[in-house]
Amino acid sequence: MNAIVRSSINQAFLNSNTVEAARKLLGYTLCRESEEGFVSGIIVETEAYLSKNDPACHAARGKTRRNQSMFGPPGFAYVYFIYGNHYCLNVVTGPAGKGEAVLIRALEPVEGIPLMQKRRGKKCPVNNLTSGPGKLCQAFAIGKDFDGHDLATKPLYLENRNAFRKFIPVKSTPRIGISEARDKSLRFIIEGNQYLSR
DNA sequence: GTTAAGATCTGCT
DNA sequence: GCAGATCTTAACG
Repeated sequence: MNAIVRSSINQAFLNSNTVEAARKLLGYTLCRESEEGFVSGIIVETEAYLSKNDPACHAARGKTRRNQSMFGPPGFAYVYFIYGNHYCLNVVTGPAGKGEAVLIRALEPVEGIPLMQKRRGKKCPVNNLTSGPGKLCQAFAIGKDFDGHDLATKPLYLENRNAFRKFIPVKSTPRIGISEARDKSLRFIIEGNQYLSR
């Protein structure tokens, strides 16, 4: 069977608990097909954004045009534009209508590294290609077109490659880059990985 | 219609 | 290590 396994994304764990989903998404491989070529990378850093008691979450103040896809069914993408320059990719979690998501903060490049370098301009060292929310979107050519995209379908989808999922040393830390609710340890990383955003 | 702030990155000191 | 770039969104008048 092909590598695009919807069951591997398994709505079950995405649907239940956003924090749990953020933890389990670590180790999944994000794949991107395009006319230019194929790129992929392992998710090594995530952050959970909850709808309750979380002022930092875009959905905290209810549904708006910008975050509407955050209220959609789990397993879909929520892509937003920030600071005039950068896109950020989220995986929608929780039951549809709840408004929770997991931000993909960093990837470990696997395939298509030359293409990523081409997209990122200049000669980026490999450990700087996708080590941040804005960077990985640029390397994967992810734009607002993917807002609301089903992450089980081409040209952007998640894969479960078991080889990477045996023993993942997960560590939780405070979130980064936000001013609200920093006390919550809702950021999850693969400890020791050299492709983290910091 | 106008304004302030933002889940960031890059370049320069 | 720090300030600037740059634009979309949301809140207010």
